[in-house]
Amino acid sequence: MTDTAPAPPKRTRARQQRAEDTRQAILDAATIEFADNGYDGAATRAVAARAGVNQPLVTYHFGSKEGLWRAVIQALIADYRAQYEAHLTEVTDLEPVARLRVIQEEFIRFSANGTVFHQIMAHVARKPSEQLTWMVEEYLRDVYETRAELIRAAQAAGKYVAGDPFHLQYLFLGAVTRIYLLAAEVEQVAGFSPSDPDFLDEHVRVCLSLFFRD
Amino acid sequence: MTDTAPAPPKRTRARQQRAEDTRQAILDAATIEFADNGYDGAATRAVAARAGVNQPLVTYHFGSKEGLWRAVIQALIADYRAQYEAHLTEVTDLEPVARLRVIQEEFIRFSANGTVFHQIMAHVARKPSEQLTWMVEEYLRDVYETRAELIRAAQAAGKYVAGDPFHLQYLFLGAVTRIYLLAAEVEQVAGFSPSDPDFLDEHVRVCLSLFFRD
DNA sequence: GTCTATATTATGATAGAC
DNA sequence: GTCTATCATAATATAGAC
Repeated sequence: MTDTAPAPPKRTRARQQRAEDTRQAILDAATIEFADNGYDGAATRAVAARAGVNQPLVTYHFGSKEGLWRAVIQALIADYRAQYEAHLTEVTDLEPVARLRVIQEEFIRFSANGTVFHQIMAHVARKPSEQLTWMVEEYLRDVYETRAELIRAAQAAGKYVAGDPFHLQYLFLGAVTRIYLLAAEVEQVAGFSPSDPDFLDEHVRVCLSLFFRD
Repeated sequence: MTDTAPAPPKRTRARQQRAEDTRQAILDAATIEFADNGYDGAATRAVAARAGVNQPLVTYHFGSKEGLWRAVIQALIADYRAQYEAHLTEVTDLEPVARLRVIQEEFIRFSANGTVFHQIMAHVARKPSEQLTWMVEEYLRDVYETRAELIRAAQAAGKYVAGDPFHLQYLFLGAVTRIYLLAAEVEQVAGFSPSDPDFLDEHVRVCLSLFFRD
């Protein structure tokens, strides 16, 4: 169970760049494989094949399958945080209710864009683990508490449904994302595809209308 | 890939009963293992150990791992349908809005009771498969369409949030169930446990308040 | 860094005694 | 029906050439 980082490469700039490209290709491939098949279902061979390299190279770059998994999660969090914080600074001057609305709408559009994040979270957040604790302390708690403050403000203004702010955030999360995670079922049962661009605007409208009141 | 039913046992009544007990023990164990670890993550050895028997007996009773999986799903559907239909007859004399309310409340309580069903559906309903098609045609479509009718009636009476009835059902499903599927994260982030009995009544209240209007 | 070849382990399935 | 023993396969990880 050696999941240490790879030995520090000291080569030319071109070689370093090529290695970095390989690493990134493996990471991208692994993200898809993990999201599609879960941790156990994803094979390092399949990851390697998708990335166009051979299997031992995965171990070389990430130490182990476990190390690869961690790297995927960290990259996803980094993406999410970047997108989220970019939007945060953009709305600091709005009043709380409008800010909450923008943040939640942005979350819906983020979720529609890539379900990988939520697919992987569905695997991680089910039962306690070191990974989960790390994610909560490193990132999630902060996000949830910031939004809880905004929800309290919106509730005080009579503009948001009543209830515990954390509880409400999970209802919102579920309402927004579950339909994407059940995409195949939705197509067969309801006859429309959640990934259809036309669907997104309506999804935003309805999800927000559930929680915002006036 | 032989997943045929086991050879018909022709023995004494006592022997038949013992075999049936074994079969049921394996089925119960498999339900837990599949829910906890997914299809790939669940090992037939672990199932056998949990059921207190040895591994080849699983193959004997269910033909293959795939056969075991199907048996688990069918048993879950049967439970759900029994509980759902029991309630349906009980409310046929109510007016549509009240009936919808009872049905949706019952769904929340069912979901809280056992998350196994939703954990497994999360695996099945992500991408197209024979399993999914079978479930949709055999059962899901009917449930969703019945409820869609009730939602239309409630909307016409101005008692339910506007939107496509199928779309709304998936929002409802997500709001109700996702918090249970992320139980470990919820405990760490929000500090309460969704499985806490006190939580359930509040969960019912808030979920219904999101969708029902007056 | 990237490759081929291989060791090691875990798992689903089978054979055959009782 | 249930067991023990074993096979066949697939997957992670390692060794070593280039």
